[in-house]
Amino acid sequence: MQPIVAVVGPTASGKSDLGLEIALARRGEIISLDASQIYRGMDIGTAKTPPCGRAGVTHHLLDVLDVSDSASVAEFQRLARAAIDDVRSRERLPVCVGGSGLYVRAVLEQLEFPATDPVVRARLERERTAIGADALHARLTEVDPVAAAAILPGNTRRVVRALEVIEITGRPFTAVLPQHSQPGNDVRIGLTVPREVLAARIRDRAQRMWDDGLVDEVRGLLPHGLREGVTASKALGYQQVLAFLAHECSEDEAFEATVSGTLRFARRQMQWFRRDAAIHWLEHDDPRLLQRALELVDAASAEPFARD
RNA sequence: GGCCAGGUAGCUCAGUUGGUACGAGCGUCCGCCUGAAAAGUGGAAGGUCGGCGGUUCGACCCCGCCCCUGGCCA
Repeated sequence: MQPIVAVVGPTASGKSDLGLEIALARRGEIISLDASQIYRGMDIGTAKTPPCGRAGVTHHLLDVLDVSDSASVAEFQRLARAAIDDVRSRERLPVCVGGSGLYVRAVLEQLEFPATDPVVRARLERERTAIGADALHARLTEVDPVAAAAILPGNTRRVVRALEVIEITGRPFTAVLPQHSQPGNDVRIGLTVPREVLAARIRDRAQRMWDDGLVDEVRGLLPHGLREGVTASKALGYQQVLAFLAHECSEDEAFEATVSGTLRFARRQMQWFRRDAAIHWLEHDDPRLLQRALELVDAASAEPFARD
């Protein structure tokens, strides 16, 4: 059985390129584990590999949602696993590429997400507005002290979600992620980039996005409901340009906010992935990057047979 | 050369009518995360308040001189 390859790392580290090269070298297809590239029409700001740059390699989970659709981990998990099965059924190597830590875990590991109920959630949201975040958190403390202890009162979204799950399932909310499960039949490759280098790359890339017409891209998505899209409107770059188009800040401020927001995001990504002991780290500018990556892939391909 | 504005955390700036700097945003560092994760969140480190003198019980805030920056006028 082919392993699943996953290329992870902070934004602007070169994941897409490495993933593509691995796919080319080992008859693979790309599965994008990316919360924003999944949106149709969000191309420039998400640094989506354009069709002409895909070298004939099939890419999954790009352009499957409209900007007015809300994304969610659970839904993403289903889509990604279906894509992996599909790739495998055709004897191809699934190469996941993504910087969204939770999405990566949801796809590769045994995470199960309790159902959601929009009605219940909407009611809880209203309640939060009415009685306030602290009061809502106090309620959580009554019904599920363990969850309440793990979720800070200011994190209203998670408080709402916890109450929602408890109400729907009648059981306590698991507020803590499980330990990383044993790395199964997958090989995780992480790219490292020195902080200063990453900062420069992020700024350069943001500048390129602006030069390539990010503002126009956002403007063009307004009729499709980007501003109303719960998740799409929060994507880095898009959120800031939307603020600019709403005259809430200058274009220059939107640009700077995009850069600093992306840097902060990169920091969070690194923190997240750092904790995953299964990741094999490679330096982004290693002259033998592809070769080393392929060694890891090939070793993983052989491993199951050696072990079983 | 003269006049004006300003020199406070790594950066941009608040602030104190003289009584141990409540600082803020950004940056840095360390965390958390189960249906919005490019989102949401907690914490920490960092300043002899341009320099030297003076007034004062006490000055970052008052006075003098000096240095630096920006602007205006010659």
